[in-house]
Amino acid sequence: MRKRKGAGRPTIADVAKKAEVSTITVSRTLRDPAKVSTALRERIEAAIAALDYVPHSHASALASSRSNIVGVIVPSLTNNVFADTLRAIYDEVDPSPLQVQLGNSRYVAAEEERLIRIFLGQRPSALIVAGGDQTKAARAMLENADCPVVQIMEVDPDPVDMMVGFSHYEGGRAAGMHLVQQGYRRIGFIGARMDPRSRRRMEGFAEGLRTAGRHDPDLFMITTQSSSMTLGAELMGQLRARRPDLDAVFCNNDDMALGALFGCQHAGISVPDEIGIIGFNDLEMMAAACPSLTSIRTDRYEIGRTAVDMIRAALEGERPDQKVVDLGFELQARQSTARKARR
Amino acid sequence: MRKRKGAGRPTIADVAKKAEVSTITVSRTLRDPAKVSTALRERIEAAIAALDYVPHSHASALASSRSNIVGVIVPSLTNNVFADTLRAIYDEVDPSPLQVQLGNSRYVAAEEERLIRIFLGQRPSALIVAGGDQTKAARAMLENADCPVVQIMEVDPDPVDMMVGFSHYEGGRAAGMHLVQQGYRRIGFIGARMDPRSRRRMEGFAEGLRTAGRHDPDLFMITTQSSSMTLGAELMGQLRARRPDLDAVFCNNDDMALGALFGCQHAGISVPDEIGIIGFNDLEMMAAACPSLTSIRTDRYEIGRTAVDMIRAALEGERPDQKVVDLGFELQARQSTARKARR
DNA sequence: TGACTCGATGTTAGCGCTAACATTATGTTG
DNA sequence: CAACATAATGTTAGCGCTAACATCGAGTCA
Repeated sequence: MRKRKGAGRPTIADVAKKAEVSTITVSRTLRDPAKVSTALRERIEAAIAALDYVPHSHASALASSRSNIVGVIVPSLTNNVFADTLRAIYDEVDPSPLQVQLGNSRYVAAEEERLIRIFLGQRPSALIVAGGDQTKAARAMLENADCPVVQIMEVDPDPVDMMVGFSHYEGGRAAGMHLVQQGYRRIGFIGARMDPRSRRRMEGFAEGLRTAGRHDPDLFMITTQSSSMTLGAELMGQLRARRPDLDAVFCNNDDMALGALFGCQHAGISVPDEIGIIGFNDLEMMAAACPSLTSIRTDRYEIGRTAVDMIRAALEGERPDQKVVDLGFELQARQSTARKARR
Repeated sequence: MRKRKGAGRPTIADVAKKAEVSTITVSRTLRDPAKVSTALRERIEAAIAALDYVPHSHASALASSRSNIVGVIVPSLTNNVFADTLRAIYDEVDPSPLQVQLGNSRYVAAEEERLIRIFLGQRPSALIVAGGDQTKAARAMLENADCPVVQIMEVDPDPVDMMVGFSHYEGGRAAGMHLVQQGYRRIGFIGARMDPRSRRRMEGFAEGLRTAGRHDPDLFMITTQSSSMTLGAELMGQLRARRPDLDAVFCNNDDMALGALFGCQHAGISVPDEIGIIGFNDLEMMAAACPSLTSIRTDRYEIGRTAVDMIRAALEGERPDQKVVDLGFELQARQSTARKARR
């Protein structure tokens, strides 16, 4: 005999035998208890408990061709920006039968493509991916995926399927206009990583300055290194060394901004009087810092919540009101850009 | 006829037909190409590409009773401490056939138990869980899981299976001894969340002070709220209001520590001269801050790396040198605890 | 040349579960 | 009370893949 032995764990058949019912009744008890009479249900539940039975999700997925997996691909696990959104996704998904499968693309498009391929192997119930800058092949796979797809963190008129986020370009523009309004004149930019979203922020920022006649490309300093507070301090130092007349900077994210502040403090430069600083995302630390730091607030938790909502609606066959949801942003003006009037 | 239709995606049988081979040969091409002749392999690969075939991982898992899933359960997605470890786990796992399945227990033991149950439903190849404070039922499930289990972030003489981390108690004690050595006298503690690991840090810290005769429980302030910089500033304010003679604090993590620093700065209190501050974990921001903040450095990335290493070894049948790996910690003394000598 | 090894490929029977239909017991109606 | 709903449970046949064994042809060796 060449029967293959299972891993040893009890199966639904073991439960059925113990409870003296058929396997399908056990299956029903698990998935839709209302369909089973109380007497049987209790017997079955007792058997499940006695055997310590745990349903085999792969077998279930195969038989029902429903995996209940939501694939989520983000470019970073350490960036707090995604942490909030992920938390929201997990919070929303946990009480449902859905399960999250998380992938980290490390800001590499090819890696994202690889992950999409792997995730499709699980026949996911839905996919969530960050942004709209997929490779051609990745985009094609997403378009052919027979499940809802939500792109998050951005808005774009041409989504694969659905999209929820905000405009990085407009956020950057608002930052630029704010610094001009606050009376700053020689306004710079420091940016690390410079992924496509950071790039759009920078472009919006430049446009904001340009309309006020304050755009000076020489004051823009970018690097492909990943962002950190240390790097924020460093770039701030470099930029000031190059252009001592600099009087304000927009940092491409809050880590860079707080780092820039620390850099100024270590160098004995007063913020906001000598230099104004504005960040992006408005992490919790921005309000706490001393001086508190101006930033562009984005509702990252809400993005995650909305994405899962859209998925749920789509899985229930609802047509969404809108395929693209713009959650906007809000400028939080704080001490770091409020310098005393100078004349 | 009542044949069930698949989801429409091509199956291994479609590929086999197109390449005019049997399904098993396709399967071999995918899993172990060396076993298939070049001629057939090329034909099969062409068919795969032409059909855009993606193997169905659930079917594979069912047939082989190998899921290649590593379940990882952490208590928080927003806490940077876990972000580094997660990044390491993903980095290590990605080039292998293993896949990470991540769960968020939200610092709730019952939630952790629920996740363990769900994860076991996937017949994981291995499990990684944070810490050693599982519920009784959860611990029993882990002990009965027929896969390697690694508990991370802590060390304990009695692991479920394997363990890698460091001693929070000793870390706390080192913090206490450092503050005493630096000449601080009325030394307090502020702690948020107070999960079991934070609690052990506090106990070690108290012990460190006690041996120097500097333990004053009245200077210990804890809350169950989750930690944040704002909360760090707040608790610092409350503690100073209650005991204006306070001259140093150990914060149960770096967020709280930086928050406490900001709180002091907003209140015009000099750090380190009037108040010394020490944190725990040594996130990147600690060195960048102004003044730079003393902290207990832990190698969180290495914890994740080691955990996956241990798993890989166990899956390959190796006996590990040691079941419990203590990666230790290192006190990083910085400006925030270096006050000018006073006499 | 027969006995044997070995590599490449195929056949068959599940893995554990559920969809779809089938059956049986129980009530309900004119 | 025949005719027919309806609820509760069962039977059967896969879902897509792979383990285990089977086969086949080519090479090896005494």
